[in-house]
Amino acid sequence: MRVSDIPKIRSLMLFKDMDEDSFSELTRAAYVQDFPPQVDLILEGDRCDFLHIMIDGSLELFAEWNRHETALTILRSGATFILAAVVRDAPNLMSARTLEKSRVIMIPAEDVREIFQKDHEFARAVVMELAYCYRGVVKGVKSLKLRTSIERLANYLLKWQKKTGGSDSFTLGIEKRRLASILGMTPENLSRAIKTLRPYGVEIDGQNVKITDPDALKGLAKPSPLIDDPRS
Amino acid sequence: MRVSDIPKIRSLMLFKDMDEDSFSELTRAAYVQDFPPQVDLILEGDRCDFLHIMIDGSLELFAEWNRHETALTILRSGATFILAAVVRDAPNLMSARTLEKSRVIMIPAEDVREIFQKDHEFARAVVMELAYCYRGVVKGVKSLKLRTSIERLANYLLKWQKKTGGSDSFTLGIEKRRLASILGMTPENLSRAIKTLRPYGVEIDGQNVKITDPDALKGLAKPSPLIDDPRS
DNA sequence: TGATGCAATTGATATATGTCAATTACATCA
DNA sequence: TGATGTAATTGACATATATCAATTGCATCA
Repeated sequence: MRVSDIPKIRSLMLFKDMDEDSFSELTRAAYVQDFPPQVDLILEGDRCDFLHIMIDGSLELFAEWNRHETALTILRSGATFILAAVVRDAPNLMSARTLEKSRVIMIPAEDVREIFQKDHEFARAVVMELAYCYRGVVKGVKSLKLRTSIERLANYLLKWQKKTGGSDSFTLGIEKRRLASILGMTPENLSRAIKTLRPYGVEIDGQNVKITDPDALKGLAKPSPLIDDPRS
Repeated sequence: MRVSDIPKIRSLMLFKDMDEDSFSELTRAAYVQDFPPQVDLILEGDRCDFLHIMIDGSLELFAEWNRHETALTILRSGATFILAAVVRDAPNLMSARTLEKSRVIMIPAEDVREIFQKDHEFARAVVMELAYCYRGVVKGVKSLKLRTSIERLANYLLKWQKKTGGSDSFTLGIEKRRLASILGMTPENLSRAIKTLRPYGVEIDGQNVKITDPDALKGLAKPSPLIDDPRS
């Protein structure tokens, strides 16, 4: 663990309110690892004895069934995984693979459980984090079951625009085939969905997105805070 | 709160390991309510100041968007809701409506939070419960994104067969249109999917299901513990 | 017991989405 | 800079799923 990583970790939701003693106990027990892109960090079905925290880079959580694979989400700096499996001492439901060069902190599950018992603020943060993740997945199910793929794409663009600062021009930040998988569609259909959004003021060229008529896009997307607002 | 309800509550996962004092403090603060069928208990978008616990009956959690509605899950005796919204003090992402005459316990959110601070075992149980719910939803997403509607139905039948005791004859226990909604399909398509399963030894007449060739059905369903086992 | 209302089914059709094959665009690297 | 490999796109087509309309089945109750 490098000293320079510590403030970054300390500022994360999961750790920022906890006791100083507990925090240093946790960080003493933690490992830091750097990974190149395209590395599988954890495997669906395996047990996982470490809570993982992304410090830098990005990765995808994905799952397989019957020779098909689907991406469930992209995690970036500051995200934790896989808390639920660690907490329940259960097999991972998802695999994780780095997309970029990534730095990850790994805290032994036992230490997490131990500090959980000692430090109320940490316990509270774990509960908040789990509830946050739960709500995120519920929003995903609502989007999948209630929207067409074009509507999901439209809402994804609006959400990502906001996340990247709100400018009308921004970058996708992810390969299109992964985006397609996250949105629950094929790459071919994503291409076609992007064309379909052109009359709604969406111009996508490679990684560059420009939204020229936000109102038209919102008219199609009908974003709802109960599906699309990550904070709600 | 009736005295006769107390042992039932005490035996639930969320409460069974907690301190006796904390438990009686929680139950003192709790309300019990009986509801007829088809009553909306909580509404998507509202705040919810109570943790709910099903004591008897059944209800569905559902959500709406753009004039469409989808059922997310059916809850039966022993289930809690909506813990994540209570914990985060956030608006409900789902509505809840009774399907049968139901008895529900309501514990004020403040009391839950207070006992959470005092009682380690309860805190641990809350975390376990949240992680359990999270994993349930993740399994649902995997099923939705990786399987066809026929495969989802086949796996539902196998899972429900196991849950009801494993006999080759059992009852569906839910209206077909609700089942269709949960599985992410229309009632019309559920009817057709049921027909499609006939060559795989599935006979459904009204509420009565008979599985005459479990191996054939499993061959189609390809059940996986990482999607279909509620305990995994 | 017949009338009523709603769930379930069925058939016809429309739409959404996936698959396959071919091509183009683009990045990487020798 | 050209060769190579992979992502992205496109078109043709297949399949899955939804929609609409009509009918049937079934439970309820006056």
